[in-house]
Amino acid sequence: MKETLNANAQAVLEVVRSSHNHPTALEVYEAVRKVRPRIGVASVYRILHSLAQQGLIRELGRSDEACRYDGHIERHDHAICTACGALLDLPVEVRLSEEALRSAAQAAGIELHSHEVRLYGLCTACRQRLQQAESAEG
Amino acid sequence: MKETLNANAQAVLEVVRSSHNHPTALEVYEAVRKVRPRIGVASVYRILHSLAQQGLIRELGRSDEACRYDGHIERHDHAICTACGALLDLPVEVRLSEEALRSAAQAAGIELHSHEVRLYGLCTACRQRLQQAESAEG
DNA sequence: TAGTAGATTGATAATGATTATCATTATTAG
DNA sequence: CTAATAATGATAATCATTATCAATCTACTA
Ligand SMILES: [Mn+2]
Ligand SMILES: [Mn+2]
Ligand SMILES: [Zn+2]
Ligand SMILES: [Zn+2]
Repeated sequence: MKETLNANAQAVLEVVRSSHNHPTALEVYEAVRKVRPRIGVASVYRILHSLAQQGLIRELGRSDEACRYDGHIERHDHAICTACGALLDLPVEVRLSEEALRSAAQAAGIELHSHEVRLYGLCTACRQRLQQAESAEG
Repeated sequence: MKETLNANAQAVLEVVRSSHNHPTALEVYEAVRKVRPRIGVASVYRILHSLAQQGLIRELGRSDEACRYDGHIERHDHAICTACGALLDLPVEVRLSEEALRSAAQAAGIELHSHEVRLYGLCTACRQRLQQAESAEG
């Protein structure tokens, strides 16, 4: 229910948009402090989540989850549920051309060692759960 | 310099290999406890890192890093330095067919909302740093 | 074989990011 | 203006991970 952005949220959004280096929440906090000195760290976290939920920014790397280990070391891809955080193996390879990979790596200036495709969406359980919640509201 | 795996490391490796759900370090710890009751959590973390370094298992999701925010919400891909953790935007799109995405999502049972390609390797700075360290050893 | 240097281990404390609490402050409705 | 409600931020709590360090194990030597 956050329709309009207040001054704090505006400042946070501006900081994230104007920084080209994927800042952490605490980096955002430090930058926002300069223009909104009274803001607290809790508000920055709250606002970041809210902005991400509204699709105005994007969050990379699951914070609420711990590091996970994979016994399958052959290259493969994953699907991640954006609702519950489930991390699933993709049973099929998502093919992409060797040439596209090479040129992308070169463009980023990275020496390519491996790659991964991540699909984001709703897992079966969450899909059902959300549909039920929806129909219950009516 | 860890050539052979001792009983603890064997047990950890066995747990990760035999679990098909990308366990966290603490989940591995709980499972390993059943066969090696005296093992401590510090050792599990140590062994997991060691196994990952040897390429025997793989770790997913940056633990040592905080969640990062991205002001660019248009779909795009990233390059991640495996040495320093730098997270870079790919300036070019890694094309992959809509059909491949759809079928992979269906195979995983996920309702696809978006996707991301991640390239892993060495960034320019780390490449140079490691090369220098190498030549210094000689 | 006993002794010892060095590596390994695990209990526990420390750290760092994120979240929960909650009293205070701002906003809105009447 | 007042009461109800929502937003805020200081601070405590939580949780995963890492650092410490004394105890234990493991070659290797005398
Ligand atoms: Mn996997
Ligand atoms: Mn980006
Ligand atoms: Zn889910
Ligand atoms: Zn690097």
